[in-house]
Amino acid sequence: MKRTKINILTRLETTPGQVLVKGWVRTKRDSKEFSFMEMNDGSCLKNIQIIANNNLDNYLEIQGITTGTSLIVIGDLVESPGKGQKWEIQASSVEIVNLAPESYPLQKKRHSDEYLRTIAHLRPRTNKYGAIFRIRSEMAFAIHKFYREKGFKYLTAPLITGSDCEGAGEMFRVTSLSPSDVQAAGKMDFTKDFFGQEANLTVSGQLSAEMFALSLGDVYTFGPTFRAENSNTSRHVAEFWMLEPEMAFCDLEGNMDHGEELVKYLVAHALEFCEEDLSLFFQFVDKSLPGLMDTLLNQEFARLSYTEAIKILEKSNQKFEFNVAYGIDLQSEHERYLAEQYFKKPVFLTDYPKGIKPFYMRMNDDEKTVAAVDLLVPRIGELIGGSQREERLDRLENRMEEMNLPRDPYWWYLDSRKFGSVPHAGFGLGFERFLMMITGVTNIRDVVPFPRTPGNVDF
RNA sequence: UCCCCAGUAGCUCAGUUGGCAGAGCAAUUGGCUGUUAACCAAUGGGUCCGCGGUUCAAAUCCGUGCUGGGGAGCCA
Repeated sequence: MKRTKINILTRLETTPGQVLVKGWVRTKRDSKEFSFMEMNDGSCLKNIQIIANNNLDNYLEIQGITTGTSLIVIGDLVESPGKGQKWEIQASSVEIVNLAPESYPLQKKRHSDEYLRTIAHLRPRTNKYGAIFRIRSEMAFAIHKFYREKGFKYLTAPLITGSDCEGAGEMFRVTSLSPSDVQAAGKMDFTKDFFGQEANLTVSGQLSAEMFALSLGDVYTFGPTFRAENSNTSRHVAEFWMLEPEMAFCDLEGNMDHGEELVKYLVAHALEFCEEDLSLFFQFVDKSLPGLMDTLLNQEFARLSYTEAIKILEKSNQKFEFNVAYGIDLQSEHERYLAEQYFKKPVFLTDYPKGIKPFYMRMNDDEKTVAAVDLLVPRIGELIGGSQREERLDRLENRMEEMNLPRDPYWWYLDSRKFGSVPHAGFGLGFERFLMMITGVTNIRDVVPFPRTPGNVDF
C-alpha cells in the first residue's frame, strides 16, 4: 500500500477508504476504549487525528506512545464526528517506528523562540517553525520560477573569492595553512597556501554576475553569502542567502521596476501557495501582516532621491538621535521614519552621495551622486540594495583611484568595460529579510535553519 | 563593539524589607471522558547561571565573568 501525505489527505472531498500514513505524534489523549493521536508528517501545518481502539493487538504498546514518537498507521479515512477536523483515521494497524522518551524537549504547549533556538535541530517539528521552513522552501522555488518565466539565466557565483576588496564588509578567510605552518613561518605565507594567494568567502556574487549579464543578458545568482562582521542584531547573520539579479541594457529606473515586480510576484506567490502556513503568522505572530501584504501587492512603491529624502527628514520635526544633514548615511531611525510613518509603504531611495557608496556605482551627471538604490520596507529596513553600474571605463578607473583600490585584482572586471561595455544594473535582495517581512518573524535567526552568528556555530 | 534588560524545577514564570524554594504546564502513577492546549487526583523533580565579596544569615545587596534578549553601528 502506498503512503499518503497529510496535506493530500486533509484536502480530500471523498474518502478513498483505507490509507497509509507515516509521521510523528504531536499529542495524544487516552481513554479506556481508545486513544486519540494527532499525527504530523511535515507536509503541512495540519495534523491528522488517529483513533486507536483498545481491540488492537498491540494496544498496551500504543498506550505508551508519547509526543514525538514516529508511527506508521494504516486505517480507514472516515468523516470525524468530533469538532475541529473533517477527517480522521480509524486505525487498523499502528506500528511504532521509534518511541520518543520522556526527555523529548518539545511539549504540547507554546515554547519561547529563545528556547527553541537552543534546540534548533528539533524546532522544525513545531507548528511555527515547520511553517517558516515550508514557506522558505516555497519562496526559493518562486524565485527560480519568476526568473525562468522572465528568461533570466541562473548563475552560481563562486563562494571562494581571491580578492579581499569587494567592499561589502569583513570577510572570512579561507586557508589550508595549519597553525603550525603559520607559527613556523612567523606569518601567514599565502604563496604557500592552497590558492597561492589570499582567499575569502564571498560577500556578494555581484562582480561575477556582471560578467555573465554582459554575456547572457539577464542573469541572477541565488546562494549563500558570508559576512564576518561582529553584528549582534535581530537582522544580521554571518551566513545568509542573497538573490542578486543583474541585467544588461538596464538603467536605474529599470532596476527599480524589476525590484518592485519581483517583490510583488513573490508576495502573490506566497499568498497563493502558502496560504495555510501564512495563516498561522496572520493569527499568532503579527495581526497587521495581511495589511502589509496588501500594501506590497497593490500599492506602487514610493521612489525618491536621497536629496529629497533628506529634505523630508529635515522638515519632519521628528526628534532623531542622529541629526540629519546632506552627506550622512541614513540611520535606521531615518529609514524607518520614511517607510513606516511618512510613506507607510516600501520606498526606493536613489542617487546617494558618492562618498558613502562603493566604487562600482555609476556616477550621475551632477558628479556628486551615484545611481544607487535601496528599497526600504516597513519594519525590515533595507530589503534591497543595488545600483546602475559604472559602465564607462575611464570613470570607473577614476573612482577606483580616488578610493585607493588596486587595479590588478580587478583586471578582469575592467576588461568588461573595455570590450563591448553596456549600461547595466542589478541589486541584492536579502532572502531572510524577505522571509521576515512576509512572516512577521522579528529575529532573522528564526528564519534560518541553523543560524550562524558571532560566537555561535552549533548544529 | 557600545548602551539597556534578564538568567530560579524539563518549559513559562512568581518569589514582599536580606530570614525554611514556589505556581502553572510537562513528566510519572491512577481515575474518567468522542477527545482536541482534554479533565480530576496523587507522586517525583532545584549547582536559584559561574566565581569572589558584604552579612549572624544572600535567589535577593556589591564586584566580576559567561549566556540570552532588546536597541545602536555595519549591512542584505
